Amino acid sequence: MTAQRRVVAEVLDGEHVHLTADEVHARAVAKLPEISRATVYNTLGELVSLGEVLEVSTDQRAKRYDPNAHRPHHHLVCAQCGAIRDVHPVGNPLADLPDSERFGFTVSDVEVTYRGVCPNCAAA
Amino acid sequence: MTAQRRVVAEVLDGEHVHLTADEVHARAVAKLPEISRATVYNTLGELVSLGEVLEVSTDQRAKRYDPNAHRPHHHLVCAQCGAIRDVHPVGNPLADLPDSERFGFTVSDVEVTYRGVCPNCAAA
DNA sequence: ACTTGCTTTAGACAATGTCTATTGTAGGAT
DNA sequence: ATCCTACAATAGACATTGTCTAAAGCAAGT
Repeated sequence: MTAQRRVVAEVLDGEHVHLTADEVHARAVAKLPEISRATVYNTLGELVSLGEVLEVSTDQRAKRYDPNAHRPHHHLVCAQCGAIRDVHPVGNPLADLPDSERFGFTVSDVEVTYRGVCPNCAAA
Repeated sequence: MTAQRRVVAEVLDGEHVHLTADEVHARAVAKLPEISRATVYNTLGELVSLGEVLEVSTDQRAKRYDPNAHRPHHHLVCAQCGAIRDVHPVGNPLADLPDSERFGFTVSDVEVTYRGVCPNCAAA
């Protein structure tokens, strides 16, 4: 555990939002000016491997990092401003995929992304 | 309808797979050598706007283009080789998101991505 | 103090996508 | 038939995001 890794972990802990790698880097630099982009990427990759952080890609731009890795959840995204909320749908989508639709795959995971318009954007 | 647009449409029609923009470009160049990358991107963008083609991003690399836009479906992705199958789960995931989990959003769409290992990769 | 091995750094590189300025082209107006 | 206008296509620069590499730093054990 180096100073750099501690800073990256602090940034993710402190924010309850879904930051991109660059946003994590910007906030990390504010706390530790000499931290490099590569270190942020490396550390984020390690945190993902350790299962401490989830990688989500709700738009096709940058990956976002979700510190809420220990409670399974899905995402609700505003199509206009990109705001992201964690959501917990009822039911288990894995059970909704019949064997006949699995094509011999061993299905282990499912990712659900709801899209819509958030109250802010609807008001504007 | 120009020659370039016809070629892009033909490429998507002829292939039942999920091509990246670059793969579309490569196949288009084979049919019409002087077609440019920008034209392929523009045409794909137009087809998406027209609702003729769906944009899917199952990995965080390139977007893929799915000509099967008129039958709603979701995707099953091999975590190892990236193979993609269209699947049709039973039930409606939109109904699985209670009002209390919508945070005032107007939810209009849901995208479900199943992940697993395909038979080929499981055998290897 | 020296060695060994991991970490960090800076910057080059790669992949994907967008933008701009220029050129081409097609169809109507004269 | 020629010209004008508007849209389309092109080449290439540029932007963003991410990965890789070579060099330097640092820490722990000998």
